[in-house]
Amino acid sequence: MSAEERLERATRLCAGRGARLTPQRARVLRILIEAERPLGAYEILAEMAEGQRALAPPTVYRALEFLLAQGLVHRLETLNAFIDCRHPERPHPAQFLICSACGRVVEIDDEAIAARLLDAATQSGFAASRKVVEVIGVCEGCR
Amino acid sequence: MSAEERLERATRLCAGRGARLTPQRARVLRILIEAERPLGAYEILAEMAEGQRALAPPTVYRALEFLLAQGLVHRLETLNAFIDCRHPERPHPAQFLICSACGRVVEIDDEAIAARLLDAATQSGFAASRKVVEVIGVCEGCR
DNA sequence: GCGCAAAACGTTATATTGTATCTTTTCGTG
DNA sequence: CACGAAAAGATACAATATAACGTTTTGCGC
Repeated sequence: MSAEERLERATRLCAGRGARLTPQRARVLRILIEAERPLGAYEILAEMAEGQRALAPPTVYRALEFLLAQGLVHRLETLNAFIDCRHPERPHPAQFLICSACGRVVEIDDEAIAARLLDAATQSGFAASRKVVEVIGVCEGCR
Repeated sequence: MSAEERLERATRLCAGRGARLTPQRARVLRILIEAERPLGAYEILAEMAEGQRALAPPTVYRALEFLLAQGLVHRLETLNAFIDCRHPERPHPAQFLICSACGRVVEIDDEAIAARLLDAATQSGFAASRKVVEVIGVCEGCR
């Protein structure tokens, strides 16, 4: 799926929800989509500054906040970075494989893991709201 | 298990490994053990400053680096905080349930989740080295 | 179209978390 | 005790994130 197609899908999704994917927000999303790797907020900020007057951090953080709420991007806690989501249509367990060699990230969506984790949390009396699962390792290509 | 007992256990473990649990490192560990909740590096720093001349951040970060390497503490990625480990004797999958209401953290060690996750990573060609699993939710007491 | 309220955005300043680098001290070993 | 390695001290700074506040834009009911 091309960058354009993904942007269009995002536009459609937001329209259907009455959420406003403003040009600024779309720009942040485009940068993430085209990067094909996780970007830090300040990397995004630097990208956005290209050929324009510089923006301030809150601009990017606010756009990210919106995109996260819409499920269009994910936050990688171990990297303090953000990556666009490959299947934003429906809720899904977002689990990440992070290659410490090349920096690429693969999103997997293993329902079994999510279910087992939810189960374990419930058994401990926890009402789970967010699940963070990130595996650091070395990808096939880097070995 | 009391704070003293846990400190003694840590001392024993380090001695057995030829690792030096210096007074400074033991102090950081004690602070974490007595806190009974995750602490940020700068919170630890503040604790250590009590009644002494202030220390610099690298002091704490270096002690934490050692304690992490020894498996005596864990790092909570979603909180940027640290917590002492309850079973540092042997390697174990460290999964955390984090209560967003009271801030308490429960460490569970579900081998099934770890195995399933390792399996999923392997299937994607990943050689996993570290697994981060954190569930944010509300604990029994807070509901 | 007009006026209004909410949402989005701009701007400045600052808080929080984490490192690089160099020097000094401590500790175990020969 | 002398030596080398490990640890700790000290200074400065980098990277990440948010608070606070004012301005502009937008959607909406009239």
